Amino acid sequence: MNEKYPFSEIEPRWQACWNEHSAFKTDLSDIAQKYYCLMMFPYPSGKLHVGHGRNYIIGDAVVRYKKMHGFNVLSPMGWDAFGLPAENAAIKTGTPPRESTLKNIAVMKEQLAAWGCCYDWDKEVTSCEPEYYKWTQWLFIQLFNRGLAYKKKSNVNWCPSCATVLANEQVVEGLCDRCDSVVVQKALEQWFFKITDYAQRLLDDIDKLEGWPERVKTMQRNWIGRSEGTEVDFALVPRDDGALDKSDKVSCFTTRVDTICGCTYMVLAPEYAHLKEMVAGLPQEKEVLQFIADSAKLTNLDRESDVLEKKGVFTGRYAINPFTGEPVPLWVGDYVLMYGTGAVMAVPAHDTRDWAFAKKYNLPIKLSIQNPERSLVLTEMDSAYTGDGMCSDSGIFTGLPNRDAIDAMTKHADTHGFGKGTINFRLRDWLISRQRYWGAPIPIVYCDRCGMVPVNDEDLPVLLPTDVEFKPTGESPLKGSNAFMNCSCPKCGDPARRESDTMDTFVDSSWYFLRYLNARDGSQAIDTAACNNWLPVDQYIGGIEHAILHLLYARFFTKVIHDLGLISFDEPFNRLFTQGMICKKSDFDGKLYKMSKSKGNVVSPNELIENYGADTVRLYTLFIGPPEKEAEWNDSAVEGSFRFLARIWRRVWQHRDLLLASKTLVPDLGKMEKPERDLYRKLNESVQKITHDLDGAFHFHTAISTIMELMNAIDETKLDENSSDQAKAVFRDAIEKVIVLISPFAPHIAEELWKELGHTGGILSAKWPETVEAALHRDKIQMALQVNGKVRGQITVPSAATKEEIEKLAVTDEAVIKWTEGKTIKKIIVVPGRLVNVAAG
RNA sequence: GCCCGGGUGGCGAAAUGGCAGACGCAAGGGACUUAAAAUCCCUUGACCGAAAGGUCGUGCGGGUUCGAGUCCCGCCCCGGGCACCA
Repeated sequence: MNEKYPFSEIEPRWQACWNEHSAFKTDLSDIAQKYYCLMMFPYPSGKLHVGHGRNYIIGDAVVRYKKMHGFNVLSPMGWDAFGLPAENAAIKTGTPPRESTLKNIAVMKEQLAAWGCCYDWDKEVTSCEPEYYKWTQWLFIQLFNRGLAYKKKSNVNWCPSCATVLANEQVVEGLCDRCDSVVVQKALEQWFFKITDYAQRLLDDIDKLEGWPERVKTMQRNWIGRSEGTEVDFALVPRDDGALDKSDKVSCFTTRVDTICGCTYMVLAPEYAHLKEMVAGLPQEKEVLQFIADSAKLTNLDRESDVLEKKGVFTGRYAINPFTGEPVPLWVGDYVLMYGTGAVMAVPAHDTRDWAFAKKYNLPIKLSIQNPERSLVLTEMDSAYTGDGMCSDSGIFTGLPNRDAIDAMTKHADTHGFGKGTINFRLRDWLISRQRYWGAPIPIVYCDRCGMVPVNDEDLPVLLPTDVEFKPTGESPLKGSNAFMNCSCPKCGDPARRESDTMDTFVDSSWYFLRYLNARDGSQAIDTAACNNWLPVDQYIGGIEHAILHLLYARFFTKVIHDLGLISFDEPFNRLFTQGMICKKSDFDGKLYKMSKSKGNVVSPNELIENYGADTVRLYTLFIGPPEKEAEWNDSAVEGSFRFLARIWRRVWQHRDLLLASKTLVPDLGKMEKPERDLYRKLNESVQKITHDLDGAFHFHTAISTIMELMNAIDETKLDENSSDQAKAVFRDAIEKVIVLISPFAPHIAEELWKELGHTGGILSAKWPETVEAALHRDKIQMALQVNGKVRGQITVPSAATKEEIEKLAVTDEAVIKWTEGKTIKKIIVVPGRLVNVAAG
């Protein structure tokens, strides 16, 4: 052993040792004390930076911590390997996606190892490999057979730059979440998963997710967006020319049916189903058609912008308000979305948007709610009244409190057959087809005789062809491969053509956590028994950016697979931890951003590991702040973590002979003098606090600061050969525990020092220390003395002192006498173990 | 607009209603050294004071309490999610 902390020598050695001894291989049959710790599998983009590292370092710390508690921990890793970047690289450089992806995987695997992050690589999954995507395709077919995968033509989000469609979830503020291009609407035939069938269950079961952060649950609730309201049918006033309509009514959805008697017009979405037929041959037809065409040109961004003025045109048609019997004009407006029924009733007096629209187009306004002060007068209003009140001018409902009227009027509509209570969700079906190469081919065949036919199980996987061009044309590159496209119908054997679209990569990641349990199993997608034994996942760790997309899709898939009878549980993740992003000031504009190449603020771990070692990078990453919060990377603060590890190393080195010689000594409270008793107390207080910090909220940063405090206390202890046996015993115990306590964070140095202290068997087999309760006891305690809430002194009292004794000591204290002079003592509050407050006045 | 988080030294931060700023970074001073690095020791919220000590201090304004960073009410600011969703 040497004075200098030899991180570069010990780290590769221990990494090799963990590898050789299969320290992280998990026997799936041992489930007595199982713990499934899952980290979100990465996209193999090339190189990991320290921002990515936070995820794996936190995960590895949890895995090691749980192992030391005796759990049989499963910690697998894999690769979310399909996706656009590899394909874009292929377009640029000509390197086939699979080749570049596998190369990246190899690099990243080495990086994880260099961090000391260990996984059971026997269970590795790679979503772009046929042994994996065969089963993604198989699952697609299961959804197809259940009617949960369907194809339809609809307006979809189209990214012109990626030349592919996007799911709603992948459009952020009207922009493509990959390349920031403005997303446009295009009418295309696309594949969808019917996630809306599961909307209510996905919403209800959020309540079951006790181990999830509240904010993630809120985001999911918002995204699902349930709203309760009433659907009301307005009968269409027949056309003057006697031509018949396809539908004789217009239904609208409203959450404020209580205001319906103030409805003075209706507005239809430009995409409303029968709109074109409704206006055919009318004088307004031309204008309406022009309006529809203009609206279609609007990008999502335009349409969602606040500043955009609401526009509309009159259709020439009328419908009857069933509550008043009055006809109201039908308009078409660009602010009405195909949500609910695609038609809204407009109540300008009580809705801000309708007010603005009515004022602009000079439409009538009618009050149907009177405020509690009964002071609403239309001619004096300059905005809509959206508050509560009494129904007014509302026929038999006049005088009813409006909140009660919602129920009453919904019931009335139901009884009379022109409406009903309805629930609407904001959630749309999940668009999963992509016109791109690097994804799992959708296993469907088009046969002239049989139509759409799923590929037979025995013919899976439908392999991605390799003889294709990667140019983005808006059509799938798979179409260019005749060998791929031409096939025979699985049903009748006639010549047929394959579906050329591939699946969204989020499909691959929606079930990978199940596949780890039988990654090499060629006979089935899911091993029911293994899954039921090991799932739900005990702890899932990943980035907050997946709060909606991945986590919602994974929940959906779990429910579908549950309904297929393949697993017994219907929520995948018991506890979820979302770590905050690591940010750094950009080299370009000095602003704080999430680490990314494009912002020029990436810190590469390789150099840091070379200069300070992996343990330092790990310790700093965990010490940087509360792990759920964003953190700013500070290069100079890394030094502090290095100094601390070097200090532990040095301390063991300095006392190595003494530490080895005292190996057989055992701390005995009864024989301790004060200094070692104090250190022994500090040690046990630390064990208690650290365990608490890690068990609860993963507060690694406070756990580490507690180890630092303990180390400070150890350093204050003077020790040499002449010290008592108890002093030596406690010193050794404290040093040993520091090593054990820090081992989940800095495993290499812990292993090495553990060995230096004469232990055989790795530190993972060391048990996590337990608090010796008796050691926490104090004979005397210091208490703060307050007068009127201000600290004026300190007293030391026997820990067994009664309240009365403490009070007596307090009032005779010099400082208290001084500060209460001329006042009468009204009250004395004793907070056991903390302080005494004398209230005087 | 609605729904979540936050706002504490020069910085990252800590604090079951109970001594605000633990722990670390940075900075300053000192020891060791020919020197540097490393290490060790000291100082470091603001203001007043020679010192002892005192006053103020957790975004702002009120309140509850013996006692508020923490609880309640009303604002301001920052971050995130949703949003012409009827």
